[in-house]
Amino acid sequence: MNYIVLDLEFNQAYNFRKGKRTILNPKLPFEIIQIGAVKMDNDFNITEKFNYFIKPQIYKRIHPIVEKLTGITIDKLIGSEDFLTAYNSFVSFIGSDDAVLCSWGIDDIKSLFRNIIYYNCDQSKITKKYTNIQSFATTHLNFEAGNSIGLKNAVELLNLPKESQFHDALNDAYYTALVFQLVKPEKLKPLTFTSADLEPKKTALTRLNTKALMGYFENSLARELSAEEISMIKTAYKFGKNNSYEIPTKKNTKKSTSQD
DNA sequence: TTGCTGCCAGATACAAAGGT
DNA sequence: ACCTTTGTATCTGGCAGCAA
Repeated sequence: MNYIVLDLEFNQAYNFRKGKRTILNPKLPFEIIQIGAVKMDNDFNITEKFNYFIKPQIYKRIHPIVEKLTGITIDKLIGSEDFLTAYNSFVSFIGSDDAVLCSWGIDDIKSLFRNIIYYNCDQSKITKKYTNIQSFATTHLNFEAGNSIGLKNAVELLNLPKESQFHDALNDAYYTALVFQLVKPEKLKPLTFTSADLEPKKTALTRLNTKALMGYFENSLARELSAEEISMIKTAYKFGKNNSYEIPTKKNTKKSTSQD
């Protein structure tokens, strides 16, 4: 079993001309411009590295925040290959042995597959097994509930040497691999990626706007409601919604004899 | 900048049991 | 049969933090 620790750099839409609406491509909000990866063997020894810059096809200017963060300029990418070529190269790097994709957070895995689907690449060539190293780091470092930990923070807390710049795909993949070596669980259970993982979360169900409902009564009574009143209104609303006290009219009483 | 996730407390939905 | 109560499960919006 090999572990492919990967990190991606993305580009995204930016409103370069103020006042004009940014055109977003909902199918691909983040376009990959760099793939960095480190291969580790079954004993977590680093055996190979991978680094590939990609020429963007959708967002052909680099978002200023992305440029500042990553140092990647369009000049650097203009001579690069497209995503499909990069993907095929990445697949060769992964090789034919059993492999798990490992990333910091889940975003990189999702974005990788979004790009694969968008560019009609052959999905069957790449492993669907993946794992999130950030969650192991959160557990290992006893991070407070509700706070997720950044890669740089994890590197610092684990006293790992900071030899190179962050926000470079290969460097970040390397750092992630080093963190992985320290925080790995005793038994790793990789998850399997499916296209359902790209679906937005369940559609919101309708729910009672209690504030608005109580606000109506408070408004009409010009005072605050007591706890008992609030409870009564809630119950009455529920009964009304469920037709709890409805009595069928003669016309609607099916069992009654027709008198027409 | 936009997009995503996880957490929390409180709200809501649901099911089962009890009451009339 | 239907309503009420109770307990539990699930969902929600707001927030913080991270990603590029």
